[in-house]
Amino acid sequence: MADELPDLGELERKVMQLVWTHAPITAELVRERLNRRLKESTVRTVLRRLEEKGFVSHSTQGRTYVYRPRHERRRVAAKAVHRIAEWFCNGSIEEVVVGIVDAKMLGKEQLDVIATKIEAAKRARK
Amino acid sequence: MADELPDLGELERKVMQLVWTHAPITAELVRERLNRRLKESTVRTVLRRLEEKGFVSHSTQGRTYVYRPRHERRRVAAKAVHRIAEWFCNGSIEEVVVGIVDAKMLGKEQLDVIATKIEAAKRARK
DNA sequence: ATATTAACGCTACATCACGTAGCACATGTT
DNA sequence: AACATGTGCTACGTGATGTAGCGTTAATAT
Repeated sequence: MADELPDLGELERKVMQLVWTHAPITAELVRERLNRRLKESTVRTVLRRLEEKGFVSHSTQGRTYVYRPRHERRRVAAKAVHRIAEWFCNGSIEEVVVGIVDAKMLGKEQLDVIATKIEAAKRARK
Repeated sequence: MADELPDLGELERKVMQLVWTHAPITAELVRERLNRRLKESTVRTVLRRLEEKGFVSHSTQGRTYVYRPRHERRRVAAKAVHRIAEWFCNGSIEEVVVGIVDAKMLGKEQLDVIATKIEAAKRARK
């Protein structure tokens, strides 16, 4: 995946949610799920932009476009955090994570899950 | 700190870097550090907007404004990650962190530091 | 006391991204 | 052939951001 993914607007993010949750999905389906009475062309424009930005790809089924995410949510989130690290912590992701722990944004169970994950990662990297 | 901090543009972020690194700092000083030949008024406008957005505050020294950050870099970064979690991981910060670990964005030493931090946090919360 | 300088905020403007949609074009169906 | 359906292209309004001109006020020098 490109090292730098562009930003997304609010509607673009909502559409991505749907793509992630319901892929493969068509523009029509997306439109129905977003019950915001948007025109078809609006949804299609958003989908097209998301494709240009590298967030989704499509295949053709008959004459209908079927969209899928190009990257997992977590990956996108991780990349976004990377950018945050560059912006606010001189690129140190470690510092960002430490900041999260310090800010007490995680409960005990969540800390456990992460701790376990980290142990596994350390072993895998040893 | 407000639960939701607004977004920052590129110049605004660069100015924040300087404020964080060199606070207390004046508009003039900021302008010199950004060697981007910007007019004084430009820098002052950015600083004023940063204050409106809650990122900095100022005190008066003679007739000169002296700026300081209102929140630590890490806090701001943590809040930003919180938003990312809401956008891409249903609000689960834990999932974001796990994504970072899975994406192998952290080296062994960094994992160690974080692991230690998490252990401490767990004890503090027990 | 007045002219000058220095620091400030207000206002403005260009640009760009995003939300939104109209419409013409192509293709499959009846 | 006529019609319906799915698509992309083009466009427009709005808000955020970068950028800066200018008038105002307060300290300083004459």
